[in-house]
Amino acid sequence: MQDNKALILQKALALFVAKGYEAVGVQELCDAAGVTKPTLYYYFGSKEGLFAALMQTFVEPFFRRLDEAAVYLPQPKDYYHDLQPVLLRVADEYFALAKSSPEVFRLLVSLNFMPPQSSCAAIKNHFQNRQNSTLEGLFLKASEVHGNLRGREKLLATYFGSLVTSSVLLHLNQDQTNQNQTSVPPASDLVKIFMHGIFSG
Amino acid sequence: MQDNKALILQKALALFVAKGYEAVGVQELCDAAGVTKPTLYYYFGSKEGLFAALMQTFVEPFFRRLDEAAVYLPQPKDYYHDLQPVLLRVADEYFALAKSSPEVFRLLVSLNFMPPQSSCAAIKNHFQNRQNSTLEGLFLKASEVHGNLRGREKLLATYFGSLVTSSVLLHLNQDQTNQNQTSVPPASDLVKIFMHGIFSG
DNA sequence: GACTCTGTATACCGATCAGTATATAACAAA
DNA sequence: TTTGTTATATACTGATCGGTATACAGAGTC
Repeated sequence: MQDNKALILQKALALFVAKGYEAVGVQELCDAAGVTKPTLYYYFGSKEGLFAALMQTFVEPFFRRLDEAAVYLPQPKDYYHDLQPVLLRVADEYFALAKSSPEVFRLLVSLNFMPPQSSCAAIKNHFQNRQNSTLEGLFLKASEVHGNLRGREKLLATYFGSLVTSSVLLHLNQDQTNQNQTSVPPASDLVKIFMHGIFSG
Repeated sequence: MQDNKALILQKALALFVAKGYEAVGVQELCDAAGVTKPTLYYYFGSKEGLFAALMQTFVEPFFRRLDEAAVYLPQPKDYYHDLQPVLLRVADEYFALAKSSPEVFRLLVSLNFMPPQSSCAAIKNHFQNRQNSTLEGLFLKASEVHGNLRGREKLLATYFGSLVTSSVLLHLNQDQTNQNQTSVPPASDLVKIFMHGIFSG
């Protein structure tokens, strides 16, 4: 049965997100999936291998969608507003991920927390670089048109990324306690604030 | 000798920041400090107690400085610019912390990403609320003067906090590899971007 | 000197850690 | 039917986990 592989991945996602990689034992993962240890080690080789497979299975597909969304299409006639649509598309991808699979979003966010000497540091770095280069590439393209962004591409990529993350997390934690109202502004307000400041919302 | 207590705190700070709370064993902490386990348990009662003492010793004093810096002084004649000085003072406190004790700053940042069911969740929540209420209180005061901020106080507090954090982290990681140049803009540029958008840098 | 309090060490506890040696059941290919 | 592969379980490894029972050394007090 290949079902067990997917089952382990699914349970591992929930447990790692809830308690953190280091705090979850292999036995605990097996119990949650209803399998024994040799089964887990047969599919993933090690606890670290399981984490890598988790990232590859759930986060990598998101990054591919992000790459598609982060295509910059300059429209020279519309100086200020050609950046806005692509930032909106990118932000929307994060919001969509958080809505469709909040645990995967939290897994992605958890990379930022992972201590530098964690046993999964290599995996963490790989996926962090993946995300950073996508966002930085976007601002590099944009700065060819918007001259006053030049030299700050990496900075702005970081700012935008952390702004989107914190906004989605706020949204997520709020929906958790209060289902009926969505008082956190959607992606478009976020992009407006990022581009034109807090008085523009 | 009370020296041992301070020594344990110091070594625990370094280890927890480098490897994460869960990944560091009590024996490892004792070896680093050159003491035995009963000594550690005599002073802190438990591993969790040590973490709480760590936060109280190193992070709480920073929050007191932050409280002093976050006092909003409205100057009605100068509509837009009375918010800027206080945001700058707040941002400067974070930069100052990161410069004087980078490990403490990283400890503070690690709170943001601690898993919700971590064994230290209670401690984490306490200090997170402490920080959030300071920033939110600042924007609540500001929105009395700046009407178009009203209703977005919590949102803006979160945005500003995450923007400052990511900026300082970028600064920190950069200084780590490249000592002589400071290519990350200081706090004032950060505040400018936050208030007036990315084209204002 | 006896008595107490603070601080530290030896040696241990049961539980859990990540990982594995070995066996075997199911199934496909020969 | 034999052989090989895939997928699973029982039962185990040595190491480490957080935490503690006990003893005892030094200092101050009576």
